[in-house]
Amino acid sequence: MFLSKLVGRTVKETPRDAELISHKYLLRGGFIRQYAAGIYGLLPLAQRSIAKIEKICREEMNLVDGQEVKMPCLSTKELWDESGRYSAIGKDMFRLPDRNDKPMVLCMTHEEPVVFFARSELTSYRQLPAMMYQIQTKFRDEPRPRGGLVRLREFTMKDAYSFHAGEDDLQKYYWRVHEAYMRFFKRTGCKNFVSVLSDNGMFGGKFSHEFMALVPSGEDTLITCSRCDYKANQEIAASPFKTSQEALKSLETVSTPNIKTISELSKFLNIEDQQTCKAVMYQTKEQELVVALIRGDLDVVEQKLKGLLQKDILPAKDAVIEAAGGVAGSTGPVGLNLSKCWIIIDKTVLKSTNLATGANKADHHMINFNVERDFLANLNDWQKQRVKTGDIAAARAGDPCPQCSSELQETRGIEIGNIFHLGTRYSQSMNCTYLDQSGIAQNHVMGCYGIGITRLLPALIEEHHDDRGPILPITVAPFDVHICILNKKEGDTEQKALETYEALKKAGIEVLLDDRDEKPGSQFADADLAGIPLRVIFSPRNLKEGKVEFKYRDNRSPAQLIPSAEIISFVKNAVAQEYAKYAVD
RNA sequence: CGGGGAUUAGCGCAGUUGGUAGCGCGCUUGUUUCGGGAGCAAGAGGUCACGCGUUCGAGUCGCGUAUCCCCGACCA
Repeated sequence: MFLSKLVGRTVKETPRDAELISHKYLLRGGFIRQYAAGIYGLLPLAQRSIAKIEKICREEMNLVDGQEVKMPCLSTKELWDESGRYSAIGKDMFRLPDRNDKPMVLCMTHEEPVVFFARSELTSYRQLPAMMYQIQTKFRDEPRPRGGLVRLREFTMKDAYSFHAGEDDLQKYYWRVHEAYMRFFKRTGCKNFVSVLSDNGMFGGKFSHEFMALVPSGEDTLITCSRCDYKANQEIAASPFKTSQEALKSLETVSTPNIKTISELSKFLNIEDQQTCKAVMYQTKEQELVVALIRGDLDVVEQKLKGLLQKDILPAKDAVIEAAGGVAGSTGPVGLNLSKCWIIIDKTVLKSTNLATGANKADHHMINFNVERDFLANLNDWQKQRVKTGDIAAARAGDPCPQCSSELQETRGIEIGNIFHLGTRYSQSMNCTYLDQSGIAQNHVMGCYGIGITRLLPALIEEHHDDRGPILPITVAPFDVHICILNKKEGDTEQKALETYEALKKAGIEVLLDDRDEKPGSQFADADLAGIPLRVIFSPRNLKEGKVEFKYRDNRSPAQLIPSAEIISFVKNAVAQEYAKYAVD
């Protein structure tokens, strides 16, 4: 490819809207352009790079016996009604009427369409296990798209679905895909990534893993152990927390004028935040108050809370708080009207003694509150149904690990893939069965496996860049080699470069040739922005000595001068070595 | 959905007390340059986001709307 003809120009100035490094470089390097919030077009550089990611992905999916299919992006409402997700999903799903005003959706994931396939095609145990995958556009009306290609409303995803006769088979296969994912990410050059336990969210099923590229700009917070292999998304990360217990003192109500927050309360009472019990308030759509009781120094993880409650929650409105007997700034468990609220008690509150908490009376708090003695013991059977206990706290850096008690650490990550145990969540609701050996209809046991193809490119750039631009691994770079010609009009410089270009192309190497009559500085700056890993520079100065310059984009070693007669074989060899770096046995 | 910011040439920006719009980059042509975003000269390029209002006159003042970005909420 001649650079002079490549669509997509570089720009010197950082576009105003770009915050993330990957976003800046993708715009500056002429990889992508924005059409609207969360909607981008891929110019040739990005398209080529993404195509390589897709190719590697297909190879790895085929190795775990995946069969590529293509399902429609458009779907009828009826299909999604079968699983119940048409109403369960909410505004994230694009919905549109067709010409006859029939409700349609743009698929944000394809469990429903794949079950449609499975229930007509996978009807015998003899066909199982089976895995179908596709690489295809997904639509999600994200509340807040951001970060260039990181969070989009229209993006490409590899999604795979496996069908099994039985739980054991699914679990075996689940881990096989886990392995395939490890191989895939290594081959794309992603270095610093981990798989973590994660929340199942709207998928249903029993457990799941997220693959996270560990970069400081990541949206997700991960909790990892400094000693053992514990790794989890903060949404589900657990910790026993450090707790202290002392002899129970008697409950008192004290005046706390103008004290609203935990930090004001602990300061006023001259105690630590962890000697308090705060009431974090949410509500259900049915206007019932949800009071989450948690130790004052900890934060509530709403996913955990939703899981315990089995209901969707919103921030509580004042009227709902008051109706249940809560007093903003002084809400506590004692005295709330349980017919109008749910109480969720975090295990840290159960394990702590003599806490300070709200008294449900303006400007008053209770001290020496012990949840078992002062609250739980006084409930009747009906009231007990309105109270749930469990883990709703966010583990933090420094808290003990749930497996080995060492200190936990916090890291940031971008989710680049995930695998889900789905079980029979969809096969049951959508009546998808096969006949087992005894001729009895059974629901397929399912797993699903996603890779954010579009998102992997920015994740890789977040990981691999310098202050001049991206440094792409050769396996996903838009071209293998970038050739610059300095002073193309002088002598046979251009001729020599073209010969090399043709010879490398003939050898199956992808080359981008800067054939423009640009100053060296401009050529180098643009080459840096293209991120191509290997560079060859032809100049009259070096050709006079019979030499051609070769260098790596990542500057791992000083530029080398290669005899011009050897440059073709030298580059072929360097390309082969570079690819070998990313090979997985 | 809450909070903050923005919208003037392809990109980045300036535009004073209200008087009909400018700079840099990029683009076109010529010329001199040529190893880390060159110099000179000549050009092309604008519905100042949109609507309504105030005014003799609005990029500028008022009201409304839209779009984009950031933080939070949310996120198969």
